[in-house]
Amino acid sequence: MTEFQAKFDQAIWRTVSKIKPGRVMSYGQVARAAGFPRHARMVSKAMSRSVEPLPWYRVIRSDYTLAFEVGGVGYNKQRSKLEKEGVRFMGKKVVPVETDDSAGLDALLWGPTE
DNA sequence: CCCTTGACTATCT
DNA sequence: GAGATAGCCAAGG
Repeated sequence: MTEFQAKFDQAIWRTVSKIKPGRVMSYGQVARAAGFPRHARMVSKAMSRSVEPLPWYRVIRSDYTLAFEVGGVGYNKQRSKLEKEGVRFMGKKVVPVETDDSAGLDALLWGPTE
């Protein structure tokens, strides 16, 4: 275990554990928030080194797709965990909360129906 | 040292 | 949208 990993891991774990259920963050965002910009590619390693369980499945790519091969074991596991928390998908992509129109688009376009 | 490897990203075609 | 390409950067061979 290098000294870099010791500090990096701590920062990443702290950041990932703060992601709220139903929300997601990209590898790049996590790295940046942890204080290590340009280290997106190392986030996954840090998470896999964690002994304590982390909401690793709430970390996805910047284009809102999952990092695992579609249909693969890892992909299915991550996706089901996310969906269980209410994260919705459109094809291969996660529907961002801010864009989730399930409850608000009609209201935005046509006004409240009540 | 040099080269390859990633649960990555931004930017072109 | 799907590829290709070029950056990115610590680790391990």
